[in-house]
Amino acid sequence: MTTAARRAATLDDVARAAGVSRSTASRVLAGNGFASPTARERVRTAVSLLGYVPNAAARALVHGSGVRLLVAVAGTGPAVLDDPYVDQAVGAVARACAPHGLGVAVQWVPLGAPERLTRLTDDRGVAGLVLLNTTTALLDLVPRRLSGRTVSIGIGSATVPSVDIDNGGGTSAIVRHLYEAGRRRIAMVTGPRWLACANRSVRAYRRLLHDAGLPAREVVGDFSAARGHAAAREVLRRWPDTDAIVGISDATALGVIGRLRADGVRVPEDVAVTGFDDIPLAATVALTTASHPVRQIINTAATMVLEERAAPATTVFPSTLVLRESA
Amino acid sequence: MTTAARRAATLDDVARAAGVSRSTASRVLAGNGFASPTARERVRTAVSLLGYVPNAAARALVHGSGVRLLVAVAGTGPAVLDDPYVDQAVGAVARACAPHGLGVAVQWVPLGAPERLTRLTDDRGVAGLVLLNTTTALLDLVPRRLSGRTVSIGIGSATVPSVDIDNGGGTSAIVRHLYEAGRRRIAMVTGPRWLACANRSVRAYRRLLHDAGLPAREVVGDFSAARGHAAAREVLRRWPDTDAIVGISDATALGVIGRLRADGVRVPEDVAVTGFDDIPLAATVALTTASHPVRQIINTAATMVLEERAAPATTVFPSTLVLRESA
DNA sequence: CACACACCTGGGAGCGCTACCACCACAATC
DNA sequence: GATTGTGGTGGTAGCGCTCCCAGGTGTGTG
Repeated sequence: MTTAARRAATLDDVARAAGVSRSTASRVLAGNGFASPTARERVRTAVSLLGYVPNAAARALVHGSGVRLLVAVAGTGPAVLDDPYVDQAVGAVARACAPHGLGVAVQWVPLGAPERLTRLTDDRGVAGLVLLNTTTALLDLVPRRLSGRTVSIGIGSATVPSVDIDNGGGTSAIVRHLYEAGRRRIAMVTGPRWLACANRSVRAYRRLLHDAGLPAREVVGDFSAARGHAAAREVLRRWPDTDAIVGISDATALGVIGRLRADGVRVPEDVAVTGFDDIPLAATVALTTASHPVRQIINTAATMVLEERAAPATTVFPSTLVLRESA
Repeated sequence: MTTAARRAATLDDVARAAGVSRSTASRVLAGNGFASPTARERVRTAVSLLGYVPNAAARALVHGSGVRLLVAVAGTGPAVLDDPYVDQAVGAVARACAPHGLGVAVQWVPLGAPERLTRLTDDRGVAGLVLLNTTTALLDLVPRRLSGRTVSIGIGSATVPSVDIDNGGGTSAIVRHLYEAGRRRIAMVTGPRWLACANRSVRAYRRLLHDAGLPAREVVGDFSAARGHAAAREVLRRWPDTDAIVGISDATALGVIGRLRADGVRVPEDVAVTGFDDIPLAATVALTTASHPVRQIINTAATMVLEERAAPATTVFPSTLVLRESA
């Protein structure tokens, strides 16, 4: 309750109120070591009576454990952080952290200078690491100190665990659906080339088209709606007979649709369009896409880091096809 | 550099390497107090040589200052945290925090139990507070300890500074534009009633309609696209002759447009639709909306908290009309 | 009765840092 | 030459916590 809120209750206050030593109080709260049921009981009541909240800084100091998770995002420029996907990830990690008394920080790691990550992780305030847009170069730079406290969203390595989406499977399902719906001139607005998980989608697209004896039609995009907007026009300029456009993301697809409609092209009658991610807006604009539980995925990652049970392994979340009117 | 990365350099290491005492090294780094140019120089080189990064936990411990900013979001349920707007805010705050060695946490504060905020701020790990969806009840519960380290996004009070958007002005501009375009049966999908900043938009809408001798047509929404989707149908059911719908947010407007188009209503020919916020997607779907620099706004708020120069005052960011095809 | 071996407890060091204080040199003033 | 600064410096307490270790009690075994 803290009537006057003069000074926050410390473990000493709790111990004094419970009539035990600080050591005993600490042991009760930590849950390890010995403590009599009586002591346990009295400490617990003292804690709730005084509204005691352990001081994260002090705990981190003695443990040498750090006080926040770092979300490191690789990209060509600091603008990668403007991505709503990054925001969503940071938000989800922040939520998972809160009950542990930890905070989150985000920083950009230049694609051309992955070693910059080292400077960030040299800070002992960093308790754990979440890698976004992970590249192989980055995986090798995770310091020993943070092994077991690092998770990559996307590709992993022998030492760094990861949670991942089955991009290949999701994209295959989408392309297969388009094919079965009779589309034969299927183009794709891809993600940036350096991004492993985006490339898996592209490879799946190529394989399916190749197996069907169809040529690939690719325009490089970057996940953004704005880029999708521009890319749509480029696709139709290069291959005017295109009858389907696969977007690397929902944002891309929405940009594509915006451009097509503005140019008088009917969706899906003339050109079918698909996305990837199933963002909330996808439902309202009736976008056919692949759905995966992003929030849950990131929550899984954050939990792995927080509970330090991050064994080097990859957890793949499936991607499920969601059929709507756009394709 | 940290060759073996055995143990992070401490201030003692720096002092020893520089041939000065820990006190002197500390003074140099803090920038206050006396220090000879020679000492200053030697400490600085030692710092960069050893790759010294100050330990945020230790610093926070001695200062009693906390180690992370808390973003407290009021709402009816924990689902408010799912809002991309919250994600964006958390992301922006996290970015601003990183260089200060601080992290961010997010927590939900139930609308019906604002005193729950006290439990969150009792945690001394909390270095500062950012209030989102602020209510007046919440403003009164900001602890003295955090005054000067609290900013509200939205309404403020005599003791709590705020950064705010000119919702009233933005909405007025939108409604005026619709009126001047000849629309006379203008409906609005509002935000939740308890949200002050949303109500300012509603009041502006009412006033303009009232001044023009027109009746208001309101359906309560909640900022989401899904709700806008449903609300659009309700509007047309209750007032079939509606010729314009003002959305409380872009997401709302996108939901409205989705519903209308699906029902064969042409936008903007039959019904004009407007949004509010100018999210990236708005441009690609040609949505008329009001634009304000959300990222900059939140960055301003975060900076105020971080630099502890949060004087009780309100900074209002203007809202500018962006005309596109939807209205 | 001594001993081992549980269970339980408090004292105390120390994590890395900042802030305060005492101190020393050297100049300027009376 | 004694006094009062003024710039520069190092020693040290202590922030709140955890963990180790020394020292208790009790119950069972030789």
